[in-house]
Amino acid sequence: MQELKIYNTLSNKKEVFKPLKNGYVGMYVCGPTVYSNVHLGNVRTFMSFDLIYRYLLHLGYKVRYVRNITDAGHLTDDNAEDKISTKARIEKLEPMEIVQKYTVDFHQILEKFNNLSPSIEPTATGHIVEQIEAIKTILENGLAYEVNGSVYFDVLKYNEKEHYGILSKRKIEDAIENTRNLDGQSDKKNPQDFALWKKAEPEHIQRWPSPWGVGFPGWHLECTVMSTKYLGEKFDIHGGGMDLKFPHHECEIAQSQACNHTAPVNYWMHGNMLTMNGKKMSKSTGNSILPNEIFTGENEHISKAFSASVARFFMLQAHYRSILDFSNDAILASEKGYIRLMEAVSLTSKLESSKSSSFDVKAWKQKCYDAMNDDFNSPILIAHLFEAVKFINLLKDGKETLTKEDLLEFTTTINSFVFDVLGLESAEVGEDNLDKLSGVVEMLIKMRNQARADKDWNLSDKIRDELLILGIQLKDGKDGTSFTVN
RNA sequence: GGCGUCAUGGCCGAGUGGCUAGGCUGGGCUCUGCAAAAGCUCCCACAGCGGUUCGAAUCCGCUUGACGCCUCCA
Repeated sequence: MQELKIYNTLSNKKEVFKPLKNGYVGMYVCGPTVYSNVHLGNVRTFMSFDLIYRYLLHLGYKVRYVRNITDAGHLTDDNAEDKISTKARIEKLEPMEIVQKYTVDFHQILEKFNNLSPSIEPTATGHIVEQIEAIKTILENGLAYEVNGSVYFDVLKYNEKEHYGILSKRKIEDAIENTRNLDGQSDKKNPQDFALWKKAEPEHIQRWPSPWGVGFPGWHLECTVMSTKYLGEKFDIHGGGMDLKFPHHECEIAQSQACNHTAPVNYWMHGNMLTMNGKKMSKSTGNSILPNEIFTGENEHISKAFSASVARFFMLQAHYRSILDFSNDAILASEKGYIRLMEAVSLTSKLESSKSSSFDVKAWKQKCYDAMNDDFNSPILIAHLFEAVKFINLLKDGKETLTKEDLLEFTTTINSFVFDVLGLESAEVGEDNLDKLSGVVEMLIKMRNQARADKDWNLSDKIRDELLILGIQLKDGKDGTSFTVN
C-alpha cells in the first residue's frame, strides 16, 4: 500500500498515516446544522472530505465514514432563540419540518456534486439518550456541574489535568484575561464553561426530559457521543471546517477525555474556507452563493451557469487546506480547463497501441499517487493529469506511442483518478440521446464536407457556425471532422 | 485586545534550500480554404527590509497588508 501523509492539525505537521486497525479507517466529519440551504462554502468542506474518503477507498481501505446531521437547534448566545426554532417560526413550520426540508436539500445538493454518501449519517435528536448518559458520566467524573436545570462542563477543573486548548493552541489563562464580564447573568461558574445540557424555556419547542429537567443537549456533545458510538472511544480521522476547530472540536476532545479518559482522535483534519471577494462566505452577511444559483447562473457574482462538475473541479484545483476565493473569472478559467481535461479523457477509449512506448507510464502514475499521498494534494494531481492530456492529444495524432500494456495501464489510471478519486463526471447526455445526436451531427458533417469539396465555403461555414451556436463544436483534423458537445 | 494562518507572474492556484508546477489569458509559429481544436514557443513571479547560507521565493527576525478564530458557523 502507498504511504500516505496527512496534515494533522493537532500537531500542525504532516504525519504518516497509520490506522488503528490495519486496512480499516474510522472517519468522522461534522455535518451541517439543517436550518437553511447549504451554500457553496459549506459544500467545499464536504467535498474536501469526499475527496479524502474517495482516495482512502481507492487505496483499498475499508472506511467507515460517519457524518452527522445536526437537527437540534443550538443557541447563539445564552438567551437567544436557536436557529432551527427561529426558522420554524418564520416559515410557520414545525422544527422537524425545517429539519426534514433542509436535510433533503443537503442530500440533493451533495449528490449533484457527486459526493459519496457516508456510511452512517446519525442525527443529534436520534441520540438524546446517549447524550444524557454521557453527561451523567462527566458529572460522575467530577468535570461538570448542574445549575438551575442546566449542566455545564467545568473547563477550569478539566484544565487542571488536561490541556483545554490543545487543538486550537490556546491557553485558558489568555482566554480568561480577555473575557469581558457580561453582566453576570449566566449560570456558568466561568465564561469558558460550555453547556452539556440546557434547561428549556417554556417557548423552546425542541425539548426532552432528563434527570435535570426538561431541556436540550449542548452543541458539542452530539459529535462526541455519535463518534464514540459508531467509531469507538478512539478513532482515526476527525474532520470538519476550520471554523469548527474552536470551540467545537476543542470541546469534543474535552468531553471525550472526561467520558473515556482518552484522546478521541489520532488525526484531526480541517478544511479551509471558501471566500468570495476575499471574505468568508456566510449567509448572515449576504456574502454567499448557493449551489442552485451556480447551476442556473442566477446570482450577481457570476455571468453564466456552471455545472456541478465544473464547480467541483474549480474547488479541487486548490488544496483543501488553502483558502480559496470564488470569482467569476476563476470559475470560468476552471471550466475551460475542465472541458479540455474531459475531452482528452473521453479520447482514451479510442487510442491505439504501438510496438513501443514513448512515455514512462509507471513513473507518471507514481507521480499521481505521490501527489495524493502528500496530504491529498489534488492541485498537483490535476497538474499531472494535464500532462496526460497533452500526451493523449499527441498520441491521438500518432506523435507519441504506447504499447498495449502501457496503454491499458495509462487509461485505467487516468480514468480512476478522474472519476473515482476526483469524482468528476462527464457531461450528462443520456446514452440514447447521444447516439441520436451523433447520427444527426455526422450527417451534417457529411453535408458540410460535400460543400467543402465543392468549395462552397458559405454553406460549410454556415453549418459549422450554426452548430456552434447550438453548443456543438466541429473540429477539422487530419482524419476527418469530429465534434464535441458543450 | 488575544490566538493563528497567509502574502507567488494579467487572473486562479501548487511547490521545494540550488533544477518545469499546472490551468486560464495575451503574443508568435505549425496545421487549416478560413476558423476552431491540437501541438510547439514567448512574455510576465515569488509583499518590503534585514539575517543565516557557497546559494533562499523556499529557513530566521522585523515591517506592512489580508484573512480566520476568540458568539452560531463548513
